[in-house]
Amino acid sequence: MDSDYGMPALFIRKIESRAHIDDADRAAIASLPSKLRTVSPSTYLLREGQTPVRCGMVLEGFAFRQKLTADGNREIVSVLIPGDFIDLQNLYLAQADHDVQALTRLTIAEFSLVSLRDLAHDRPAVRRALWVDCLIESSIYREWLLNIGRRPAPARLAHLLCEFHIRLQAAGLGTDAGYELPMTQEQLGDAVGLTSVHVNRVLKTLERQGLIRRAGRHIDVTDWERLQSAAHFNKRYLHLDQIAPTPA
Amino acid sequence: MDSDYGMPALFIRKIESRAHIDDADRAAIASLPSKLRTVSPSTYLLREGQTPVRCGMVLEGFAFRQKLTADGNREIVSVLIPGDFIDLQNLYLAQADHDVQALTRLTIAEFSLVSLRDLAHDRPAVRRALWVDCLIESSIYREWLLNIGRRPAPARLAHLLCEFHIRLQAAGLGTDAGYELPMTQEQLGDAVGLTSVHVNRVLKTLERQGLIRRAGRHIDVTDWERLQSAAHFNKRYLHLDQIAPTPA
DNA sequence: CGGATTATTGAAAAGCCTCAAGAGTAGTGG
DNA sequence: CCACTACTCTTGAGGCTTTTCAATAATCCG
Repeated sequence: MDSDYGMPALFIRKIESRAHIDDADRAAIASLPSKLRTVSPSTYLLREGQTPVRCGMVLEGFAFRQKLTADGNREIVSVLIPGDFIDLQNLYLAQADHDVQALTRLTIAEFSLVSLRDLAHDRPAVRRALWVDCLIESSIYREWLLNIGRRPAPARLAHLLCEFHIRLQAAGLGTDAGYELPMTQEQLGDAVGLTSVHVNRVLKTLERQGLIRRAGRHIDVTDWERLQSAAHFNKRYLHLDQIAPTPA
Repeated sequence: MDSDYGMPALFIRKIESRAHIDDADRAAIASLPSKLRTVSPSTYLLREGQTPVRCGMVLEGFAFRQKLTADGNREIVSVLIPGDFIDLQNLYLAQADHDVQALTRLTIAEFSLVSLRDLAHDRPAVRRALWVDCLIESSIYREWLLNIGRRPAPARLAHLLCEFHIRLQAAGLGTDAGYELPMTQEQLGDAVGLTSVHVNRVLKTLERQGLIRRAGRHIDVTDWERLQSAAHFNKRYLHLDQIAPTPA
């Protein structure tokens, strides 16, 4: 029921990447009551239609947001990595409009919505960081819309791989050389609006062209330049430079 | 340079639809310095890469957000109707990640980002409403991702038509019977990830099936029930019932 | 080790796109 | 007010990307 482990370190790191905060802000975050929870793959953390009373952050592992059509087709609209908020939108929206599901074995920190609202109310800098986080999420949605709506399958998948590469590096996971991507090809397809069969063929093409190499669920980025240009990837939409680096 | 006309009426109406506010909030909004501007169709209100210093709201007419791929393909990621904020994301993001362009002749109210930030800082209820507005925009992006990623062309277009129907009615424009949709078929295609040729064929099919009738840029919804079911449309994602109706 | 899930591959079909041309519509200037 | 021009809409034909269906191989998990 208290702060330890990845929380509040990851929380503070996330907030610091979104706004300048001071020691009082850090103290307020550190004293935010939180509860660790570990769940197995496929566990639902949130279901469409629910009225949640808690909000969580991914500490270890991966999760994803999904929406389903009435006839059962799935679209994965976000992939959550360590440091990402699971359901910040529930801070002020009464009803969940999508599901969140664990992709891997997952450790999360949970806070009550009330205490998080209080934190946002009392600490303007933290509030701003949370808001910025929501805005960046919006920006990523816009880029995904462009990706799915207007890029052919090879560029679309290459773009997704580029995004993971950058985001995982920014989160301190993965290296220049590559990263773990614990998604099945069916899930990849659901994230970019393709079928798993086509994902398989396109990935093999990217591999044959020497842009990536795959080993199980590990992606080696063998030619970052060409991978980016195949995707027409530009990381601006991730707003990583949102604030100036904190002074020494 | 001051409040008149649609501003602040529309602004207040929007805020009231997102959170409960009191008379002091209303007064603060009313005293927000604003400037009216009217622009012709296709005018850019915001360009990707810019660092904006103002924020606007649509008062009359329509606008849209777009993103372009490096090879020139366009995706329209939002359509803005009267009462919508044009660039609320610039409140806290330094650099624009997309363009906003006038769809029709357009009248907007412009505020300085500084004064809007001050308003958000001083008036918690207004701030909450603005935040909620950002969150609802995110929810719409998620639904569009599902729509473009996983629905076939007829359902996809039907869904877009349903959304406009509901949003325009909520904004007091359009009736049960139908509405003006001042978009070319090419723009519709860019909004749902299809070509204008295919949009044309699909619209004619929807018309032949008796779901809609078209006259120029006017859409008559001749069978709302069947249009919704063709789209598997569920308006939950619009979060229209975000707050309880204001007490009498 | 055995069962289930995931990855891979082929063949055929479907949906959507491209190209192209003609018809309608709207805006502009004389 | 008409004619001209530029869009926009419409339609056809053909092609290409992606899907569907299906079967086998590989991998994961208990």
